[in-house]
Amino acid sequence: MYEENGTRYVLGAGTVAKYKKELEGATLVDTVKGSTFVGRTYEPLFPYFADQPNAFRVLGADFVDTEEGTGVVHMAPGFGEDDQIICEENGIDVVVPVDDSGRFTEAVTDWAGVNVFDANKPIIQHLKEQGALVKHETYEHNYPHCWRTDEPLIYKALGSWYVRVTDFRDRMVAHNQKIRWIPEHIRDGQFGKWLEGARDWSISRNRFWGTPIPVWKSDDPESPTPPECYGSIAELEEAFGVEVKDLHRPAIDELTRPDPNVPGATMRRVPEVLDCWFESGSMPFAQVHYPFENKDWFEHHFPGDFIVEYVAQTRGWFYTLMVLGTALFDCAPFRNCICHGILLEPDGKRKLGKRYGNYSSPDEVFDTRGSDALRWYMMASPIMRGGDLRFDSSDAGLGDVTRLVLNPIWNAYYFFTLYANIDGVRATFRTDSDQLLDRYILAKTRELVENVATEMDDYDLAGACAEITAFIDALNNWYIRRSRGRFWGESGAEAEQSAYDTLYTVLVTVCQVTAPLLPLITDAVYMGLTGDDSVHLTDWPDAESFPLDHELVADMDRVREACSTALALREEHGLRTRLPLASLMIAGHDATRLEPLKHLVQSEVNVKAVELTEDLEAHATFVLSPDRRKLGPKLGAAMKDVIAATRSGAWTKNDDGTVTAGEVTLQPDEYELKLESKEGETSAALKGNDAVVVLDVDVTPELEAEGWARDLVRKVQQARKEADLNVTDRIVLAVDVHEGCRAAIETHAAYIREQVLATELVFGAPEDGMHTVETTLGAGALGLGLRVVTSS
RNA sequence: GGGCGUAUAGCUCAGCCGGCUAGAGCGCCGCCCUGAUAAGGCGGAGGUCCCUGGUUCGAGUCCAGGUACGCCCA
Repeated sequence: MYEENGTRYVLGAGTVAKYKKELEGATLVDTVKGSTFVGRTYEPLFPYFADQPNAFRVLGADFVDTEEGTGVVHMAPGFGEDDQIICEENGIDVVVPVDDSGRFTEAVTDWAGVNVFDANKPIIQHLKEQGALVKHETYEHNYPHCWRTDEPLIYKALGSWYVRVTDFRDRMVAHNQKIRWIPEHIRDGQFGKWLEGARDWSISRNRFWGTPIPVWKSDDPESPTPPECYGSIAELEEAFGVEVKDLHRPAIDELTRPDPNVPGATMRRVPEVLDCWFESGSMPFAQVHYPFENKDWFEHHFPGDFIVEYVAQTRGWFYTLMVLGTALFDCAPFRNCICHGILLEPDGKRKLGKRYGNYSSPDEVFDTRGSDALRWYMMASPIMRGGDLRFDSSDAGLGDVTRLVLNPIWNAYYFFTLYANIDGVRATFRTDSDQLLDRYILAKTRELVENVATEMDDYDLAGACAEITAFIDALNNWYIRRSRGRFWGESGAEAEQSAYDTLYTVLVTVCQVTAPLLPLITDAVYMGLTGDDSVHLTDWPDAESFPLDHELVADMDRVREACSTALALREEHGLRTRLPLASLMIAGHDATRLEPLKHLVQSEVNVKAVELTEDLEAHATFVLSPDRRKLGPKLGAAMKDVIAATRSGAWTKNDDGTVTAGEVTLQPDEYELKLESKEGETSAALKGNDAVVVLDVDVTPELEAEGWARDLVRKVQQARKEADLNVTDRIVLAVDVHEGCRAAIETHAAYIREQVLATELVFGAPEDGMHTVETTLGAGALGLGLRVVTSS
């Protein structure tokens, strides 16, 4: 408390420092607790409500910040929730001297009709003139603005209609526990917390557009007639005796009837309309006009299996569904709920939103990238698990989908149609081919159908996407690649037909499995393949109709990996794939099981022979891999020694199947022995460390010669393409090659002629008129010439 | 100010109940292959798992505190 020339200033102790200038001439006369003033009256700054009972007294409240302003704050019960509560507790009535357009009413005589924001300056001026203003400051704080027009809003007390949510809040909390949320934390986090703190829901809005609230009241406020709420058109027609065709304003407001209890008074509809969220929450039943119609349908479709929306709907749609579901049916209105996250600008600074206009039109993305690409991109992204995603429609992410997912599917389809049309083949859907590669891809298709179904049932869409991508890779880069010869009849007509049938069957099934994720491309492929109606009209494929053979799938995938490893070894040693090598050995547990698949490795890696052996010691060294989960709890601190021994190799295998690592003996089920390739050998371990691949890198003159022959074939094929030849054109081939390679070409002349469709292979410079190419072969120059043989 | 999330490679993200040398795709670089060809395959480099402390034989993972960002609320 300060005093200057007989005037006393009272302010919070924490705010004194801010009024240094104003208090310059004043002296501190006393320090008292704020509570000292509680209950004391004061003279209002403005006289308008001076007669209001109980008003203009000092009240205590814990939400006032004693560091802000003067530590004293003015209450306006009609314009703030805290204010209203405190005033109500102290018997002060709510007064609202502001009209619906934000202007002071007649009660505020000096500024009646003035917009409250426009009145700020003159009011400050007025206070100054009265000497009531000590200091004028501007505070910056969050202020509510209209979401649509961005105009500042004011809080103002209004009568409103409520749903008494607090009455059944506990039921909602209980029902929520039974809902499966994606991501899981929403249940007890954002949504659970929101439900626990649920307040009564104001469902009325003071505007023209909207669903009119179906309540009629007497226009005489003293009337004893209770408000009437109508539940159907039939009830309205019965009560008002007229046909009701339009439930909207203004027509509905013309429905009036005399107040039965007060002569001259009229029952009129209340002016409010419903909060539009009330309608969103009514979706489950309102969409089918239940209970007036479709009772049977509703009873079989409620609660819904799943809904999906933006994560912030925890206080919007998810919530209003929950309120009405609980209030009306006492159950959760949906069983599963996917909350997707939001898209952010590429720099992550702001969300993409209507307000900001900071995104390109989806139509534009559809036109440039395709809606399938966009859909897949979203489905495979963290946004489906409630996370945020930085999104740039122009960046590579969407293009990657086209390149890595859409193109491969289309390529497989294109490959099929290209050769099926050339050969005039019609394929049938069948899953019974006995060809090895067919059985592999059919068994893998079965796993695809099962796994995608499991992942989708689990709402793991990103997992389903990954499953499909991996399958397409195996289809294109293994099945088709390794089966190519069969498609042009290298293995006979029967094998050719089963290749077409199998690829057809697999593609049809892939389309069905992928249809929910890529609805357009799968439909195009499906209809192109089958000539049937849309893939979206078919049932989910029956996994059971495909062969079950996990072992074959596992073995084949192991072989694929062995090939990758072998190709890596080739690169490491600078041995191009066209150069045949004598042999490749796969040494590992159960390696001999791969016997039936050997020929595939042979052609993929271009080796003359593939050997399989379980003789591990000869080709690999063992690495001890203790089971840490098992041993950790058992050994405690001794675990460190075991790991050290594992690293240093200080362990021995005992005859009884145990292993001694450092001081510790490990039981057979407490460790695994993994393989590592021996140093100095041209070998490498597979990823699972259960086998090693050993490549014979000894290049004999014979192998080198064959490699040159294949190089030559490749170069001639390239030349054919450059010369725009048809794939079936026969040619005369001139080869002008240095001495180092000539013998090799002679040895393999027949092979070369066959491969490049040459009726004749002549050595020497190309003739005039030939298509010529200057290139190299082996260590020297190569000149090629080719001419189409006139078809006879 | 409160609640709920998120932070891992240049980028976008996986990484379960704590356990092996932290993974994928893209991008970059190199190599290869090609009867799907303005495709395709193989490899390499690239990491302070946001920071600090704690629990533990062992932490990207659990706990506490902090920082930054997002959503929701006030």
